Amino acid sequence: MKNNFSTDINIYKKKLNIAEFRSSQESIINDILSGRHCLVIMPTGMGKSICFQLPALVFDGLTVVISPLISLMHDQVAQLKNNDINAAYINSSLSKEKRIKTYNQLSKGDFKILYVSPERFRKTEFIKAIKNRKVSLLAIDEAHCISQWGHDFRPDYTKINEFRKQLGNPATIALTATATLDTQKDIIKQLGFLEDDIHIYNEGICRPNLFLGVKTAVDEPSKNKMIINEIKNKNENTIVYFNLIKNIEKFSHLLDVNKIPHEIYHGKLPAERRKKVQNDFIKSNNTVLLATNAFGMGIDKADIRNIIHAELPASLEAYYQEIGRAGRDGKPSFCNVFYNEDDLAVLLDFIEWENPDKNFIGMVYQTMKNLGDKLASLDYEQLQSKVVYKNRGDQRLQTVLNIFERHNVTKGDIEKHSLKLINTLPDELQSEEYLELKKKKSLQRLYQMLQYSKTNECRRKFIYHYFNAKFTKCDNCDICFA
DNA sequence: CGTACCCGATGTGTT
Repeated sequence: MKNNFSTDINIYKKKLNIAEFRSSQESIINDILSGRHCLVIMPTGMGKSICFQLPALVFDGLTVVISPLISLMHDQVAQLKNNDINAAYINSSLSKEKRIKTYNQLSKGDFKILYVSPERFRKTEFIKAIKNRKVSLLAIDEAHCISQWGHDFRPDYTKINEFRKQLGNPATIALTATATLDTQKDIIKQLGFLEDDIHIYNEGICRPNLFLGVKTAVDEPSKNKMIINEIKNKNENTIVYFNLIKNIEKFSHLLDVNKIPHEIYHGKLPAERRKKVQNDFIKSNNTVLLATNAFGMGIDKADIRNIIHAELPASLEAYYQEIGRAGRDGKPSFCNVFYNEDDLAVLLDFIEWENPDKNFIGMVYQTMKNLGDKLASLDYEQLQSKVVYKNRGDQRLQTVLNIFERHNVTKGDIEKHSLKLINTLPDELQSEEYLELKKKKSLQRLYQMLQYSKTNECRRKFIYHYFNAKFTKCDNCDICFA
């Protein structure tokens, strides 16, 4: 179909090295160019980025891309610059001088595409600079982060509708590879839209070359033996996912004893080390990597053959994201969960700790308020002794302190004796309904993950049903192919 | 207890 944009589209197709459009790309691009907002759910490797990068070149104004990770911004900008496109990012990896220079360039009309994190909108220097620009398009990459991280881990993800207004309500596109109906609704709501305001393109989650399996173990030693056998048998690029860093360390020791070479990756490693492990893994062959969920987004390696979950993941969303990194080359790849019911306890603790109830939050707030200036003189243990009775293993105070900081209720750091109350409690932290619903949803997601591992029916059918995707056939899971 | 952004403050060592 021809329209006003077809000439432009053809010019920029060449510039971005696109031979032919795939699936709904062309339709999405035409929608965006006509000013319609879109939510795009598309499997990895199907060309999501094209959907906002091409319109960005056609529009005369600036395109702002909200991205969750510095490493993703870095990769995408490098790739655009390679194609001679005037793209840039602003984040904490820039030196102060470079940052000021980039703000100036932005302000003066430089750049076609700009990548930032949602936190960038806290900086008045950034707001000042971008107020001088006409923004034609706002793109939210990895939009599931809005729902996955938005509510307290990175609360700025719930303010994107405010940022949109500040940018002058530009055309908006949100993109992700995995979103349940619930997540889709949350994304739309957080962007400040009604369901009718936005066109949903659900391209499915089809990854037919991934074998899906679950192996049940009676206890930890037998589970470890099973996993070691699996690693030895396959001898291919493998990621083994764990829920706890200390479990990675234990298993790493076990692999050492068995003389199985491997690397480890998690968020507590120094940034330099993380970068090196990631680069080495992408370049290498037949490597085994033990990782937490810190390893994942932006990992673009074609031949990961084996994704092992040494512990039950917290949700099918997390699970499908993590196995999505396998078999990008389309060749057969294996995704097995090793299930031991003892692992459930940690997942339930996570949900307890990350969802303190209204009473606990209110009590911590009141305690801090009553302490007044004395608050800064306490250390963590002293404050904890004032709010919990049995404190062994109870992480709720830490969670509340994090939530307070992220919601601007407090400022400073308890360990540095600089903690201060600066604001009253926001509404959502006083709403029992909101807090209970959030916890209930986490429990339901875990329950579905558990159901998946215990189902007697096709695994793929279960996942497709969960994501509201159209199921056709499988023949590539441990139930269909026993 | 696992996910990340932010960057000024503080500390260490060199000319």
